[in-house]
Amino acid sequence: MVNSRFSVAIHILSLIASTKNNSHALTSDFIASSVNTNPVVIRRISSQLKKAGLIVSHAGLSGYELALSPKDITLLDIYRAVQAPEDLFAIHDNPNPNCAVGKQIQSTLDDVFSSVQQAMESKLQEETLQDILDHLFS
Amino acid sequence: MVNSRFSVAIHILSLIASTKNNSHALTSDFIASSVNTNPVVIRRISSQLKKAGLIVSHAGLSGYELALSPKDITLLDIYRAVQAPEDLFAIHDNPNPNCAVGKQIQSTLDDVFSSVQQAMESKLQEETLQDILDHLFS
DNA sequence: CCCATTGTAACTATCATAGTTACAACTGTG
DNA sequence: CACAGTTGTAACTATGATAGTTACAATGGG
Repeated sequence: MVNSRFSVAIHILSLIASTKNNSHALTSDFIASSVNTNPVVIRRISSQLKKAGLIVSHAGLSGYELALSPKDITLLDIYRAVQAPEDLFAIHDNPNPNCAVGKQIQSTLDDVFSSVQQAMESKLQEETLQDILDHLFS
Repeated sequence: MVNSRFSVAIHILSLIASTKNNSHALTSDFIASSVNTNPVVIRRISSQLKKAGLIVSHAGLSGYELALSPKDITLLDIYRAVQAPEDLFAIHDNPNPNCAVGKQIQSTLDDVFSSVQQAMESKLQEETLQDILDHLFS
């Protein structure tokens, strides 16, 4: 299962997007109380979003702002910001190379799994933060 | 990341499919040496495949056989056999209901995430064990 | 100079996973 | 029937990822 950083990241970005004016009210403490977690967890994920160029913030200065319009932030952007670049499916390692199946299984699974992962990522790319906002406030 | 039981299950089924005759030679020990793990890990996953109706085996009698033709076993069947019925994406729990975003985020993410998961599962359903075999022995 | 805040390092508790040991239950064979 | 070999499972362990937490340096505004 994909960890909850992705879902928390979407929550954070939704809060930032829906607080355009008065953005300095968005402290990590405030966000943490909405997400219901520790402020450091928020700052940690915000840091990843910042490195990915999705948000802007300044040490010592409260608040976070979007670096892009919600319609220009896809869920894939967010996913990749908080997810270490890894494959969706684990493949067991060191299968027996002296076995016809063991010898070929890794490259076979690599191919098949990456096509499935591609399907998932395409779907993530179709959805933007704006779609999330529309759904939240409809 | 999806655990390696899925990849091991595909490995097991590939071995069974490619050993139609002499199926009693397929002990969990032999399969384990191809996968490169402990025989109990193989028996544990085989047990799940058996419960899902994908393979047949008998206590005390060595060997495993497919219960269906490789073209009738989809990767989704295998995935569901070894994966507890769970969502692909975790959603953080207990968001603050006194916050406009916190109140709606779970149902919003439920909707969006399940459509993404659906895309992935559709792709898994398109691929069969026969496709894996074709790839393995091409 | 303070105070509040961001950014991060470091530690901890919890949990899933895979590996392992052990053993009951079963089957065919001598 | 006894035995050897096998499947099926329970129970335990080691490892690693995750999220939560404490602590504190660095920064900027009042």
